[in-house]
Amino acid sequence: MIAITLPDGSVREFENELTVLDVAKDISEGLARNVLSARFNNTIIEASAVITSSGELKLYTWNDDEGKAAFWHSSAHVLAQSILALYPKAKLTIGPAIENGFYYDVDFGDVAFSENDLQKLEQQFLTFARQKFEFKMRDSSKADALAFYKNENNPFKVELIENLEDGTITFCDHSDFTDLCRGGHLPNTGFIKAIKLLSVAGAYWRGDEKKPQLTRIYGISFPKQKELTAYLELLEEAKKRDHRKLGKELDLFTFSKKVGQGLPLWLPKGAALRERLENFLKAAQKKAGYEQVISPHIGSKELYMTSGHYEKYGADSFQPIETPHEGETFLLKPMNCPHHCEIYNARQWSYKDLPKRYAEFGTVYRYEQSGELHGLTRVRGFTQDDAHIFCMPSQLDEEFKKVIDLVLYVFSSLGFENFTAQVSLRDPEKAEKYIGSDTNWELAESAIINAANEKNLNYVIEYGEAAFYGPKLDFMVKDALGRKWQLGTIQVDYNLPERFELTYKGSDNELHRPVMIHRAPFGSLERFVAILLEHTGGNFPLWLTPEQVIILSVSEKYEKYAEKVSNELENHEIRALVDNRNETIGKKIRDAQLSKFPYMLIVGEKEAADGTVSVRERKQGDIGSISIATFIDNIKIEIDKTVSKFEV
RNA sequence: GCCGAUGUAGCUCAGCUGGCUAGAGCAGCUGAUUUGUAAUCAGCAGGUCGUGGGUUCGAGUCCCUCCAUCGGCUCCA
Repeated sequence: MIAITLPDGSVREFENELTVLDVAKDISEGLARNVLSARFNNTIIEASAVITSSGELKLYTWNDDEGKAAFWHSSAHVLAQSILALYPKAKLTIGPAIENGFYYDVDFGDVAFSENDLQKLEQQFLTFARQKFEFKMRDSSKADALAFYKNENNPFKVELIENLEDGTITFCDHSDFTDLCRGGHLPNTGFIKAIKLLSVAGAYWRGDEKKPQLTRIYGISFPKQKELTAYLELLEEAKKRDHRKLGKELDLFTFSKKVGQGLPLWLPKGAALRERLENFLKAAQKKAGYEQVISPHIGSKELYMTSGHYEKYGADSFQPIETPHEGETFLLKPMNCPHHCEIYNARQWSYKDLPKRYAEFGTVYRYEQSGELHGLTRVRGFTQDDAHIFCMPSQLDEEFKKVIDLVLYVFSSLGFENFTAQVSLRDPEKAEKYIGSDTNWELAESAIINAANEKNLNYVIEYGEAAFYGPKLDFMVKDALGRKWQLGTIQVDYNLPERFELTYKGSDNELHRPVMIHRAPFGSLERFVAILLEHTGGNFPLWLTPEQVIILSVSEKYEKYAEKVSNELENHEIRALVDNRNETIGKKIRDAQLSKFPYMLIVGEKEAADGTVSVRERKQGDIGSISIATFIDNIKIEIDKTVSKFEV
């Protein structure tokens, strides 16, 4: 007797051993048709797997992430089969499912594989998929597995197997294709009805740039053609929200080859937008007890030798600036913390003075690799909304939690609800990447985790993502295409205070070492504006948007009235523009709509006579005529509603 | 930095396998029109086809160098 417990707690009993699909059929035929994969007692198994003992069973369909993973992982197998069919000499490496689709890393040898080759691969893929080959798992001894891939002359698979334990090695077969595989497949290839191979990229073997570079083929597949079409449309829509495109269309920023790559130029509208963001944060920081400081854009080499940045990044950074004095060298500021440490060091402190919170919109320069630059999200010169808090160890928890509040305030004010909190810790296997004692690292790590727990933050832990001087709590937000970017960051640092010999006099009349918190709620103004653009599609909240209102005169006769309305709005600090061009009103409306003005005020004969404006809202369209004064009252209320005040 | 792709007017793009003075729409300028809720009409002007070299009787088109951009990888203080 086999008793299967389902997720709802119900138990089904069967006389003989049976497959997962049999259990599904026992529940309903419809479910059986849709089962893609399953979990039995915490192990992912195939839908075709045979159950021989009692246990808990969860069935996965396309609606489950696990179901999609099985679908895409199986697709990777069919892709690999297709690659070998067309490129018999190619060497397979790994091919996992990812968040949206799957990829396979392949060594094509001397063959230059490009995106033009994807189409025939897709056709081969569909030819195989339609044949409904069943996926079958098979155990293998380590010796047999090694022999198989040595015979195939595939050093990559051999390396993978060498790192596996004998007795745990399995293969997955379908048709005449076989691949080293842990499991989790569809019943057969026929489930895959639609496939799109999206791109080709270089990827280093095992993610190590010193190892050979493979060709990575990205793809996505679906159970229905219609779903693929919808997905591709979604991608097209996302491209319209690309901040590089919107930034150009809305006249916010630009780049110039002559100025240099990765060095953004902020246009008047973009600069004004940025200034509003800065003022917004400054107001909150003032309430939270921060003091603004200012530091220069360069610092002596010695400063960065003290901080440790020179040793860590010196060779890969913008190179030192020489002066007419022999041996005198400066570096472009890659970060503000060393400067702020010296600001702290400018006088002596008592425990009664702490915490000190120094804030600066500090522009820094980092020589990012050319291939890494990306619009405003990855640049070589950018401005951090930086601050450093110097406090007693006993104040650390409280200060850290206050910073979390500030970051959450910034995010919620700007509508970033789908962020991931990430605790970024050391890579335990690469101790040489980090400075400072283990004791200090452990103190810092537990401070972050405690604060995150106390604030009930839902966080993930990522190893190897820490800064070289300390662990971080990072706030990650996705762009239009789903790529994750770090915006806000909070870091605990016991190391720089030691290197800079920071002290305060305690109540015991002894000198003590303060702890330092590095933090930036936006991360950088550049990246923040980029992600904000992609999230809003350029339709900024009213308080932030470059121009809140545009006044459209119906004809030349009403130009003066349009100017009068504009002046009244400006007297109430409402940002307004007048369109008095010699164009039809239809044309002016169209242009204003495309420029994403929140409000259009149309003024003609009737409005000029009554002292009214005809209001057209960005999304709702024509919403009728009201007096100028009423419009001003209404919009002021709305502006206030779109930005909340920071409460301490 | 590495792999792959792309680069034609301010913007979006056309230009077949190399062949007469490189095209269009939008934007711009000039003029007409004085307009009522998403494009009024006409005319004009605008490009050393990313850069430098090469092949050829002839290069936007083919080859190489470099630069920039895009998709990834690596990196991200």
